[in-house]
Amino acid sequence: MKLDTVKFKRDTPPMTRQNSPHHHGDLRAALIAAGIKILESDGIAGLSLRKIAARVGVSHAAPAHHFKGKNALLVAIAAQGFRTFTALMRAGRENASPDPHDQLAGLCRGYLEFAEKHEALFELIFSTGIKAHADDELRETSTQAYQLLEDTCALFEPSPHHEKSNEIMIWSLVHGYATLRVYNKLMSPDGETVLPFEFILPHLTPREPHAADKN
Amino acid sequence: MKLDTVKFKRDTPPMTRQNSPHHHGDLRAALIAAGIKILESDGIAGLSLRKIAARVGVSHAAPAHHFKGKNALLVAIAAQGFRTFTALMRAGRENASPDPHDQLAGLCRGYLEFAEKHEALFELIFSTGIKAHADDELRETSTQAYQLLEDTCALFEPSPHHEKSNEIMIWSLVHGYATLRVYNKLMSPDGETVLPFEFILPHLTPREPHAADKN
DNA sequence: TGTACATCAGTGAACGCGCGTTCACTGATGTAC
DNA sequence: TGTACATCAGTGAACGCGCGTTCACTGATGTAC
Repeated sequence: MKLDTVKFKRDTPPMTRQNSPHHHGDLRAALIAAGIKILESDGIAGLSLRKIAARVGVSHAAPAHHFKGKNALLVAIAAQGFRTFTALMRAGRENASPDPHDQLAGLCRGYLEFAEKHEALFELIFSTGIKAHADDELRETSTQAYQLLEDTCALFEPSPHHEKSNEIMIWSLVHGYATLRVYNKLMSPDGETVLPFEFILPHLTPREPHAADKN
Repeated sequence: MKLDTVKFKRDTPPMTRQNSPHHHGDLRAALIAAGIKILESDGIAGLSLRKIAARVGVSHAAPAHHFKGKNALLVAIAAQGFRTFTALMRAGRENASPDPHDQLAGLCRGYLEFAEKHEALFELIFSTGIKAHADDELRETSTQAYQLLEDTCALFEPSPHHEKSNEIMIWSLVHGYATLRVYNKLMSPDGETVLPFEFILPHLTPREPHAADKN
């Protein structure tokens, strides 16, 4: 019972922070969370290990006990970004009716919500600086995001030309649209309204319900 | 005649470089060109004023005579990037048949060629770090790129929902596809083949030839 | 339950580095006369 | 055509800054007995 109490305290780091200056509790997670906050206020270029450590209230040497280097922390932040990304897409789907088109529109709504709410994080996870294939966690989280998109596209008949045509087409469309929205905001800071995404989403032929089982 | 000779020599800086260590000829253009080269080998994060100056073979204080600061040089590089971008799209169109669909496909081919050949430059011109509205030259060059896309889309009937639906849809599609290609290359360095862009380009209704005159 | 001790997760000082920017300077250019 | 001079476009030294990383250290934690 005493052990349980201790373990519970260690899982709620902010409360114990002031009591034990030498043990944060869950510094690793706190660093990732702080990194995301800084990313959102200062952008990718403004992100540094020292800033992150300062934000958590820890010496700038502390992160070295949890991450092999700056890039490792960046990768962990990107992995967390993919988790949020996937969660928003999933929520978008779950809030939609079972109709395939609504499911797809819901997924895309989640996609766009992520891009808009987490602009710099969105930029980071698709940036050249992050190589997804080099890290297990990042590869897994990014694969899950793609998997969800793939599953949703599987509600429709694929093109006769290419099995993956739906995924690629939808991904291109929604990703490009998200970038365009962010970029337009950069060009005209007054934030002019743009065409709602639904209007450019093409009509696809829903798959027969049992066709999915067959294959 | 003597004056003409002098002016001609000043337009060909590399030749005169070794002769006059105190006057480069066209350092401004040389810095932009060198910046693009470094961008392509070291990426955005690896771009610095000192590296650019070193590549041109000039002291690192020299750029200050031509650009107000690092950001001004970045903006000039981005503007040059947009010029190349527009040129490639235009070339894509010009190499295509007059058929509207071929024109559009040609434009997109140029778009994708730019993204692939100038990966970091492509990333730069659409990055958060560059604010297009803040600089005349950048605003103009980026507007020209968009204008060309708009003109090409004007070959087709707009959607009844929104006057700009074609532009936005095509831009989203080709931009997203370009990003996906670059990103896929990052994920699987073996460079797996992807679906050709033509297969996801939707069918649009060409405008009546004289309908454009009417409006 | 109490004590000795290994391990863990922090500290803070120090390191060298590359960066953008500033500055007094100087040599070449081009112009006025 | 020749000379005096202002302007232009470089140099190189110096500045301070923030960065990632390393290091010896220390206090707290948790375990063995």
